Amino acid sequence: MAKAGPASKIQPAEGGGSPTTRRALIEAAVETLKAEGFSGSSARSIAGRAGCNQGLVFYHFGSVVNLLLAALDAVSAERLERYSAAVDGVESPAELVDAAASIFEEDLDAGHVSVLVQMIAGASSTPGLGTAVAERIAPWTEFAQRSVDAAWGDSALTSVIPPGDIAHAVVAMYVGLEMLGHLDGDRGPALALFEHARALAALFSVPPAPDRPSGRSRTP
Amino acid sequence: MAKAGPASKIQPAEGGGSPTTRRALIEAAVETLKAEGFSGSSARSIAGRAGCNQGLVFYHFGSVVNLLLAALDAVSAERLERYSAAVDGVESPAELVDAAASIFEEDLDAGHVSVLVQMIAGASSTPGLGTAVAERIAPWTEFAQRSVDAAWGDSALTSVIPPGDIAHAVVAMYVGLEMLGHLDGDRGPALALFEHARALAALFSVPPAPDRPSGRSRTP
DNA sequence: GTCTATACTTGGATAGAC
DNA sequence: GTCTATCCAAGTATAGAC
Repeated sequence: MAKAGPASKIQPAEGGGSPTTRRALIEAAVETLKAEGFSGSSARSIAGRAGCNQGLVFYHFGSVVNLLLAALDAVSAERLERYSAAVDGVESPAELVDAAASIFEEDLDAGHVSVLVQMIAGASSTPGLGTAVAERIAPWTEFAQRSVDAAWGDSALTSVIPPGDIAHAVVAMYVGLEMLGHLDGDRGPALALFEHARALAALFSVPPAPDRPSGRSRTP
Repeated sequence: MAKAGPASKIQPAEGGGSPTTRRALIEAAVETLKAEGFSGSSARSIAGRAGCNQGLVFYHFGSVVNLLLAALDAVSAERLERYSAAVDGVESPAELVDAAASIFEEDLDAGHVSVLVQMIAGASSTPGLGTAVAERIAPWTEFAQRSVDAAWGDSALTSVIPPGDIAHAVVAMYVGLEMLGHLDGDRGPALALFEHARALAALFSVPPAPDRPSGRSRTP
């Protein structure tokens, strides 16, 4: 069986075209989504940023939406790799929160999350786009769940909330913090939350303590 | 000194016009934002939904954005009143979470939050809109903080996270859950989270127990 | 593969009749 | 106050020259 493609109809054309122009357009689409949002990301504004002609958008990607999806794919892949590397080997809750905090700060500064946010918002006005975006969010929820499992596998936290629901909450918080922070450009509250989350995470952690003979957990 | 208006430049024209048509346009703008998002909310599509002419948008509100802000004001006022009534008199954390859960479910079903979400997202593409929307979110953050104070005023929770940061997180979660739920129309995860939040809230609650002589709190 | 030119559509906004 | 008519700007998409 060949590699299975996305289930939705909307998808970037995989066809030919100069790789350099393709990449320039994708990069420009990312920047345009960040700077002008979904409704500001027209073929003309993107091509202008890429320094090429508007018609190339349709030659390479068939439609504007497909280019925007390719842009989302690019950002998502790049960031997922970064997150995976940072979280790799992390097992304690405090380490996980620390890693997530420092990389999320990168995201806030660079505006990576707003690419996703804008595509989610834009899905309301473009039939079929919703499922295409949902497919691209799934890897993130799965990643979050794996990370939660690794850090809180057996703890008071996961006994109160299933890891899958925690993962959903984390992604939702991720998206929500980006939206609020983007409004006034103040990333302070978001960063403060991560700082506090560190203390909260410790509350719910089960100390590894392999030498302590199955004592009672610190949390009720 | 007269009542102070919003600090930002963008604001709905308070001028005349038939109140019935004004209200019809606002109502139609709300529905259009819910159904077609920010980029789908043109003067023509809104007027079509309201059953009147496109030019009336500009006669009554001056611009499309101002009409959309008036729509956000209407939804925000209506929901804030509803939330205030539901939370009024609530003091225990479990009660607060219960009240919030049932009303948030209404919001998800009716799509009230997506009006806010779309305006936040649209702010990226319209200069000046960001601060105007931020002004309309502030009452919600304040409301959340008051509610948190009433329920967790002196508890382990507020000693770990300042109420202001909790309020910010709540609003962010509110926005994020709406976005994710809107993508695939599945409100299940959001509702499940509220269910679990009930148990979490109890963990952090200080039992009122007026007859117990200042014993140690249950949480470390 | 990239550009120019162009057809067609939609949207914001105004003028003027009623 | 509401409608019709209209202007202009911007967007999608295609055809054809180079």
